[in-house]
Amino acid sequence: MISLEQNTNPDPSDFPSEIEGLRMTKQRREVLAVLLAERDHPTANDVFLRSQQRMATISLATVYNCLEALVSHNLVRQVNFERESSRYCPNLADHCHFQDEESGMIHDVVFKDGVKLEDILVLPQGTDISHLEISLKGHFGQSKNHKTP
Amino acid sequence: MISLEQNTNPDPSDFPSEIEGLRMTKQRREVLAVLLAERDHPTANDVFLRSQQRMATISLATVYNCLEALVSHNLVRQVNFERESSRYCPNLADHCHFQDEESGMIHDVVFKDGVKLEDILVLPQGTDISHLEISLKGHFGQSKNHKTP
DNA sequence: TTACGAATTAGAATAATTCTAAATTTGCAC
DNA sequence: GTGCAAATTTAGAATTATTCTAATTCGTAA
Repeated sequence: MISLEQNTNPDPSDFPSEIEGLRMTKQRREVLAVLLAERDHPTANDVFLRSQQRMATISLATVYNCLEALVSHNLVRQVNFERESSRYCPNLADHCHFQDEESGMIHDVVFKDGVKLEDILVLPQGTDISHLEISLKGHFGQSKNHKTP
Repeated sequence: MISLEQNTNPDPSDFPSEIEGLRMTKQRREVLAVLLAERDHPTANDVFLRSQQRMATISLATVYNCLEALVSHNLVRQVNFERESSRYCPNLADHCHFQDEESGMIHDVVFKDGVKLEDILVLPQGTDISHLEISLKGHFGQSKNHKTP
């Protein structure tokens, strides 16, 4: 199985023909490759523009279709900030997102050691979280060691 | 100063003429009263429909204007779930939102005792959070004592 | 090779929200 | 109270991200 966590420029043709039960078509490979190549949380339109470089005939509708297929098969995460257009993130590790208000850049942020959000919330018995999203905004301090994984 | 935390049906005319530096016009009072009356996280359109009951001439554009004025003056919070239409919440206490997938209902969820989200995240020095939103989905267990404040 | 279901495509449609410009209301100086 | 400027409201048009539609193309398996 390929690692989807690498940050190197992936060749879409290296992907197997099926991942997580999702048939990897030419377009889906391309969209996934775009997301893995530059982990800057692009919008659907950004992905469309980048995909066009290598695949001139791809359509925006297809990019939306591919993104939705990848998201629903848990190969990619959809990231929302308020009502801005959705962004996409191939980092599957447990993390949340911080948008720096000066640069607009989005940073992945992880939880400390073994902390889970569920542990710090007051939830009634029998609650089952199927999906959660944490979006932060503000000034993101620059650090030598904090990097987008 | 009036308490915006009560759950009783408020009379808009009880609001002072200015709150947090925001001039309380007839329409803004009405919109705020609607939000305080039924704390079910209505959308802008829901608020519009309810406001119309008492103020037949109010327009949807005005409801959007009022909501945005109330939000930017921190009298009300805007709540987002993925790409659904925004909802509005007059609970100003530190809390996040849980949408029950069966009922569609949105519940306010608080943090345990003194826990703050910042404490459990790995953030570079100098980071300053100006805004944060936590949205959860799943099955919300029914409990006798958990109630929307 | 053919056939069939799935995927892609272009363009139209949708829906939430924002914008525009005109009308109304408000608060304030006189 | 009157008049005026600024703020607010309003109806409707415009915008924009996303989804839908229907036709075409593709991929695979017989």
